[in-house]
Amino acid sequence: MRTAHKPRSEMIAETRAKLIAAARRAFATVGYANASMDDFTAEAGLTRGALYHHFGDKKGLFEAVVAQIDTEMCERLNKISSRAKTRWQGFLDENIGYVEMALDPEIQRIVLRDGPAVLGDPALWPNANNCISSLTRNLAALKEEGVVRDMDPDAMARLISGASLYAAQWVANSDDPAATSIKAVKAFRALMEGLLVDGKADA
Amino acid sequence: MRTAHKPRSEMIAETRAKLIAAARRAFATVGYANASMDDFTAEAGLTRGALYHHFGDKKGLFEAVVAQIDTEMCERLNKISSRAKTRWQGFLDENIGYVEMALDPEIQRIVLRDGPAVLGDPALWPNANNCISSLTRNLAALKEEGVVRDMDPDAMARLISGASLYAAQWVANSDDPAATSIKAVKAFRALMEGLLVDGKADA
DNA sequence: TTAATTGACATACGATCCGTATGCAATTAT
DNA sequence: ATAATTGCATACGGATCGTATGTCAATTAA
Repeated sequence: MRTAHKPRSEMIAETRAKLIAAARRAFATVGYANASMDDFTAEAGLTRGALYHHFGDKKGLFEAVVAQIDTEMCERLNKISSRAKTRWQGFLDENIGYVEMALDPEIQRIVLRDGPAVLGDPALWPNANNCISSLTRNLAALKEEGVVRDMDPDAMARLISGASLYAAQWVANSDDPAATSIKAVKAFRALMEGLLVDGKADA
Repeated sequence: MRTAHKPRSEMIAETRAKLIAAARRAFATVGYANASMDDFTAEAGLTRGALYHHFGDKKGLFEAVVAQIDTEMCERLNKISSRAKTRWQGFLDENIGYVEMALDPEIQRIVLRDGPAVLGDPALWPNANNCISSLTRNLAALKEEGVVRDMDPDAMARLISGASLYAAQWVANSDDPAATSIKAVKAFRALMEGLLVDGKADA
């Protein structure tokens, strides 16, 4: 009576969002294993009951958090690659953007560190598949256009995302992330230029 | 009285080995988080008391297990690269050997999946540093000899080990690991050949 | 040889934390 | 208005971890 009642579906979406937000904070700061469900649900003004009702278990909520972050990452990457003038440049920028995103401790901890351990191979996550398949399509197109050498685009996409992922971790864990990031990006660019047909960058 | 007494230091080494072996089996099969200390210490004919005495905590024992596996991996890799005729070939073989090792579920689960989540960035593990620095030295030498293009060997070593690590995970999680392994190795070889000065492999 | 001390390991205990089962209250349907 | 659904809280049992303490054998000292 005293509160202006919103529609029920909206209330539900709100509690889901509150749970995801609180869990996201907890996972990012103390890690998945050390995040107490009692603690961060209370922090959201709720209890574990709500969590189990909406997400099944702790892992289910973790999946939702990862999906949210992953979506944000994909959006940023799409923006980056769409700004590029050439496909090759977009391809480069997208991967470099990925490396630089790992400077975000939230991405570092949740997506890169705990994610694979809790959810398994990142390549099998729904959203990661989107990102990798985008990378694969770009590679295939670049091959068609004669920009890069002959290769299996799918396999190469895995290798490249592995290199950038690892570079990201290296950057994030280094003493001087900014400086290391520059070195990593330069080396990554060199590695990618080796894929060009004539060994000359067109940029 | 009834048992022939071995020297005490030997008994201690034995219990340590038994704990590591039992933990290694448990970590490999059910993963770090689901491995019950009560269970696998009992399986070794001991209790958690011995574990805490020797390794401090669960993570300490996990470190010992990882170190053991890591040492074995390094030995295998060194053998591989020492058999090669040229430095470049050894460099290739060593990395390809790394990819193929990931077919071992023990390595897959303990070193590649749970390891980074529990112990952090693999590049900071003592033994992994040995492996990476070996890779770095090889790259630096190859650059000196004019075999590969100009680059920062340290940064490039990270990227390459990332690519091979990720390829390894891809192989291990695929439906047909043997077939995927072939594709991964081929793509990896192509990626590496891009580093050569003239774009021609000398093998 | 015997007494003292160290140390390897077991046992006991308390504190979390998780998952399920149950309960309640508010909304929706009839 | 009554019944059914459902979002969420509460209550309970079980598993696991870390510490604190105990015990007994092996080494060392006297």
